[in-house]
Amino acid sequence: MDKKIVDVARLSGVSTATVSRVLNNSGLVAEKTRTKVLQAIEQLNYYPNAAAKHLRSQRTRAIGVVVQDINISFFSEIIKGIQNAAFAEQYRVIVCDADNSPAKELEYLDLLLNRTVDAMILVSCALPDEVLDELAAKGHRIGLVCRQSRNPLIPSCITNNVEFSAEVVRHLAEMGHRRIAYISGTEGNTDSQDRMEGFIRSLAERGLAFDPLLAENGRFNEAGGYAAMKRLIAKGLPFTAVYAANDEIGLGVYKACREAGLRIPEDIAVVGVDNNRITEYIEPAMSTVSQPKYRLGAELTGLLIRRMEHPSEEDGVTVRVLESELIVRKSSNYQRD
Amino acid sequence: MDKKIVDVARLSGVSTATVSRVLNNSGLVAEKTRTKVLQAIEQLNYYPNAAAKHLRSQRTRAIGVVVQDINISFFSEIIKGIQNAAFAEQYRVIVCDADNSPAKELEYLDLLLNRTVDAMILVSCALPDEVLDELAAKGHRIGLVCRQSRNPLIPSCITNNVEFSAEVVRHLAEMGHRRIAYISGTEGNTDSQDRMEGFIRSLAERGLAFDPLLAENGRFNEAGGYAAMKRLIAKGLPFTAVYAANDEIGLGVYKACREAGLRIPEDIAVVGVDNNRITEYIEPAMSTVSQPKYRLGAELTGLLIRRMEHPSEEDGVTVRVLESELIVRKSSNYQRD
DNA sequence: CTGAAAGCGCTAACAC
DNA sequence: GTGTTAGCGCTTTCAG
Repeated sequence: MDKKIVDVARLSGVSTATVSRVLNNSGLVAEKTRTKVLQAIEQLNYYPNAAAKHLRSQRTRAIGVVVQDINISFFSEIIKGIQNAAFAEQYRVIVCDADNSPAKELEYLDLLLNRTVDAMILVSCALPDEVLDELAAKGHRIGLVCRQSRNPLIPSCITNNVEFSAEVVRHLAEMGHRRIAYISGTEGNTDSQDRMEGFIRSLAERGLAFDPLLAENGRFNEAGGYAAMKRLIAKGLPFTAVYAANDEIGLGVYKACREAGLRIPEDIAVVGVDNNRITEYIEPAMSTVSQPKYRLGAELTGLLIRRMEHPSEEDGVTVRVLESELIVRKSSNYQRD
Repeated sequence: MDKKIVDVARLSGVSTATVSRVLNNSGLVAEKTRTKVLQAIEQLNYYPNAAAKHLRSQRTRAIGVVVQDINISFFSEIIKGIQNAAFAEQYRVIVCDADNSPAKELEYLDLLLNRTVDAMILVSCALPDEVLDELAAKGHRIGLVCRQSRNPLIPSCITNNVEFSAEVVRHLAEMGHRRIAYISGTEGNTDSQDRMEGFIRSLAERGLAFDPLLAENGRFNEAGGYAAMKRLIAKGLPFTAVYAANDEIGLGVYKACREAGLRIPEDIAVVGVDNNRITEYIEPAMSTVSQPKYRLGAELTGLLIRRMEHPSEEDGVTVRVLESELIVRKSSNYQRD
């Protein structure tokens, strides 16, 4: 059987309260007593029981992170940011891989409801606003990465989607492109929507009309990008560049181009988003937008923890927007006439 | 304040014991009573408090997984296997990313000691056997993936490293290679050692001498592989193929070859291990060994849970070895004279 | 089939 | 500085 706090108390000849004080550095304890207790703890190889602690203190110092797919490097980098920021504040992180199942995503919220975690961070979450608002209203702590909430109870951290999309358009326009297709991500994803918005607005600013026929849905994955690009090609409309809502879609575009005998970048320029490692290794290297993934997670976590520890200052910033950087590589680095 | 079990009991006019029985489907409860209780639960929006449950029942139905780096797809696939197998048995998985720090890896064992989890799965763990044996002796449940333990208390699941390495040698020999270099992984890693053993033994069986000068350490990452390949080239010894202990090392070899003006596969053949997605996308596509990552995690988890639930049958298999498959791609698909 | 009550291991008043 | 003690919310004998 495991040792308990009374065992330590008995061995060191003090009360359980004193042992608890030593354990948590709370209250005053004479140096001599502290030493005695520490020795007993060592000698008995005592470990505090987490469940009892949690039950008594009504907090766990654990933060849950729900992620669509742990195997996508974009997400795992964000997790690292969350994790390190949390550790710095003595919080533990519980990573929950929803394995691309929205149902599982919901299931994990249970951890919040049953108090296994003190707060939950949802990365690129697709749940309707109402669900999140209701949770927040009930006093549950939620934070959002890659999705914005105008609910002041829900801090969020996103990237400057609109701005960097304008940057992409600027770049492509400079390379001589006039008709640019957009392949979007998952239906309803705010990142994808913002990118599209930035794209369209920026086209307009340059007097380039946005042709709705040149927009397709690519579901944020390679297969979706492939199918979308095939549909675009099939339409027979002229276009010379593709802005893909993420790199996976871009990879699908590569595949479709290869099959259709279209050369990148000579016939079609491609720009993705995320700076997935593959974009550097593939031939031709893919232009992309590098988002501060790690910081996305770290900053949100800082915000969230601050709010948990100082509920008084519930005002202040709730949405943090981080800058991203366009990386031009071979796939779009070709000047047209 | 959250609702508690007494609130449900009061509202439904029964005792807390009965509510508990309904909640856990334990003991007999009249259908009518059950309905009443369920209604009350619904009405109050009651959620059982996990900490109280854990404290009382002395188990958490949670399994921890410690992984060097969550951002390495080889590991995240294993996690998925673990996760799904665990879910099927109503266990929850807590993913712990050690972020490449051995210290953090150790730190996470705390979750086991303080009973936050019922068991811990260590993926490709580098801790000394003594540490693991001691934990197991104290009654803690541990499982190993990608590392073997001869301790019957510690189930483990590995791949057939020796055998598939022989397969790699066979393939390279058939393509006409006589002098093959080996670049190993992290010092002390059993996977890497087994691969080297299979490599050497297989060379011997074919009457090909193993030249110790053609072995270098590549630390399982691209930078390590790059440096190792540079050292190999610098030696000026003849060799026509490289067997890299994993794909990352292989990528480093690619880079070194590019710089040295060596063509793959004409001058140097390369074979990696892991079937990292990049190997398919890089030019030339890299030959590699596909390991059953998902199953590696899933099978071990099954073993582990079975032992937790039926401690009586502590005998039976403790080590499971899974088959892998050599995938020949362009990087080694070139017949030499 | 249901209820009463003990207690899981810990912390935090409160008293001294 | 230190000890006593009342719970945190739940499950589980043991009675009935």
